[in-house]
Amino acid sequence: MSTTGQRLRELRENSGLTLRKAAMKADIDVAILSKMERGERKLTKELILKLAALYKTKSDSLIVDFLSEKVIYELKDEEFGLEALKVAEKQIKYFRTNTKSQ
Amino acid sequence: MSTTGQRLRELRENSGLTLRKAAMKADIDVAILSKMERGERKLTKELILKLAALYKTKSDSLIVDFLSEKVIYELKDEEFGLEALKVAEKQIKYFRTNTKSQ
DNA sequence: TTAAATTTGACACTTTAAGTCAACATAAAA
DNA sequence: TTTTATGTTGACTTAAAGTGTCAAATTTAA
Repeated sequence: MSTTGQRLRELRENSGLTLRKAAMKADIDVAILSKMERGERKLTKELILKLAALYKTKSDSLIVDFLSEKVIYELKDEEFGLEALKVAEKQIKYFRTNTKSQ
Repeated sequence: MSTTGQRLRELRENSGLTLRKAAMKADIDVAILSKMERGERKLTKELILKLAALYKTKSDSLIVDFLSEKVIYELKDEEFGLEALKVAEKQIKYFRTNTKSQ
C-alpha cells in the first residue's frame, strides 16, 4: 500500500522531472516537496492539485487518499476509531440525501 | 440529532450540577465548560472522560460521537469526503485484522 | 572528482488550540 | 429593590502545530 506522497513521487518520476524542476514549476520550495513525497511533512490539498496539474493526472483519487490518510492519522490510536468512522459515514450520507437542494 | 456538547449538558443537568460545580469538580474553567457544552469551543477527549466519570456515565458512546464529529468537521466541505471515509474504513479494518499481535 | 539531485536541519513566521480571568446579563430569592 | 446564583462573553496569555525559507550536507551519476 503506497502513500499519497509515494504516488506523487512516482508521478513526478514518470513525468521525467527532477525535484527542483517540479518544485519550481509548482512554485514551492524544493525542501518541502522532498519532505512531502517522503511523508516527513503533511501534504496539503493545494499542493496535490498543483502537482496533479503539473503531471497531467486526474487528482480525484489522490485527493481521496490524502483525505483518508488525514482521517486515519486522527483515529490511529483510538479504540473506537472504526465505530466513529461508521457513525460519520451515516451522517454524511444522511446529510447528502436530505440537503442536496441547498 | 444532538451534539456531544448537548449530551454533556443534559448529563450535567440530570446530575443536578450547576456549571460552576461541575467545572470545579472536573477541575476545568467554567467558561470552557460553558463554551464546550454549546459547541463554541472544541471538545477534548480528556474533558469528556473527566465529565463522564463525574456524571457516572459510560464514556464509550460519547467518545464515538466526539470522534465522528471531528472527522465530519474535517470532511464537511470535501467533495470526496464519503469516498475518503470508505477508504479509511477499509484500511483500519485491514490494519486491525493483520497486526493484532503487535 | 566535478556536477546534479536530493536530503537534512536550523530558523522564523503564522495559525490554531487551550487556558485564565474578570466582567456582564438575567432571573430567582431574600 | 438589593443580593445571590447561574450562565455567558470577550480580552488576554501561553503553548503547540503548521508552513515557508534557506543554506549546508549527503548521495548519486556523469
